Amino acid sequence: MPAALTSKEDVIKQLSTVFRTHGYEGSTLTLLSEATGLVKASLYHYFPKGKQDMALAVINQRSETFRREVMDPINPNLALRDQFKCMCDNLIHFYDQGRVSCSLEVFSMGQAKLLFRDYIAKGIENWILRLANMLKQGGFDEQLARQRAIDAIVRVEGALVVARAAGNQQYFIDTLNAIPDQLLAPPDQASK
Amino acid sequence: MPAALTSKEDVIKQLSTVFRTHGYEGSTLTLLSEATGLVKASLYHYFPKGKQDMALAVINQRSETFRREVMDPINPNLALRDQFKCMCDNLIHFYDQGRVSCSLEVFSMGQAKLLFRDYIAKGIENWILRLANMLKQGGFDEQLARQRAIDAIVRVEGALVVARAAGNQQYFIDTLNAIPDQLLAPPDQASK
DNA sequence: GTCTATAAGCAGATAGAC
DNA sequence: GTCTATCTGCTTATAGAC
Repeated sequence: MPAALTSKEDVIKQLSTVFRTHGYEGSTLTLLSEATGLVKASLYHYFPKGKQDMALAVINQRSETFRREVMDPINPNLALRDQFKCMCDNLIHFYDQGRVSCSLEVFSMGQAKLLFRDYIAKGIENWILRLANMLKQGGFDEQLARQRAIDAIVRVEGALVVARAAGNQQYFIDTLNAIPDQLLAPPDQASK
Repeated sequence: MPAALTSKEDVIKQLSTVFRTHGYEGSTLTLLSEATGLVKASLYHYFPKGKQDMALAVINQRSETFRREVMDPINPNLALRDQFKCMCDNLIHFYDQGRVSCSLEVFSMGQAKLLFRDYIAKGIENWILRLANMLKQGGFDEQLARQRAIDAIVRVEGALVVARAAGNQQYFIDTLNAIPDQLLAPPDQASK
């Protein structure tokens, strides 16, 4: 069959931008309709349960895109530092240079938290595990690997918030670029 | 005059929790009304412009509380590390152990961003400046002080998001407790 | 699969009694 | 200063034509 002018994937991508800009409750069907170019009734054709279905589709697509565009392209034969550099470059693109928020952030607030908390928690934990695994394979012990992984993800999420709040994407870019070195810093001998 | 049973400050404090839990658009007058025990019309007595006024009051109160309960109690005669330790302890309390989000985060999304962006941006920038100043007085050069200050604030905001998304406040506590050492780590000699 | 039209309910907001 | 009652418009959602 011929590809539709606008595939469902594209529709979800546009919904994603609205949700990540306005949050779950702030994303009215009117906004979602304008962004996709489909009237409300057409959205219900794709997403029978309405907003809830749209949000779930966004969560799944973001998770899939994260895997495909951020983590999977990392070449495990490169030096670990270059792998992290690759991940951070991919993340800068994944978050549009800090212009749009993270779905894990916006869907963990308010009503959305009740609806999607398991998906969101899994999204965060999987990311932690995957990053910690890279560090373990680079020779870090289990505990430190996990600590560093959490720290890096905390920075990514925090940088998105700070850049958005300050109205300055440079905070995001600079923070992301500093992550590879921080992940690989030698363990602190002095800390007891 | 005798103090009211519920002062306006207390009302704002309760509004604050609703806004920081549900976001600006997610905080309906019904929720705000239930949290304060005042019916909608009574809220309009305190806040003539409605939700917008309530949010602004929350922003101002949080900024004031931040100054009074987080930064001002820091004793400048202590060692810098102990000053930072004090700030982080205060922050853990300020954010209810990571249970409730930061007003700078929730009011920088969606419609609220348009309404309050200047207040929010100033809130972030002031925090950066104040923390950078502490570092400068501890002997760090201007550029590194600013870098470290941004990094610490990024961590605080990120830790709130990650803890909320993962449903685990420990991520917040652990991240905050690590901040004093990170702020004071010796400058990286190897970085060019 | 996309549309027009419309329903039902909730949102923010106000008038005015006490 | 707090309330009851009410209004207008927007929000989500559905029915049904093309």
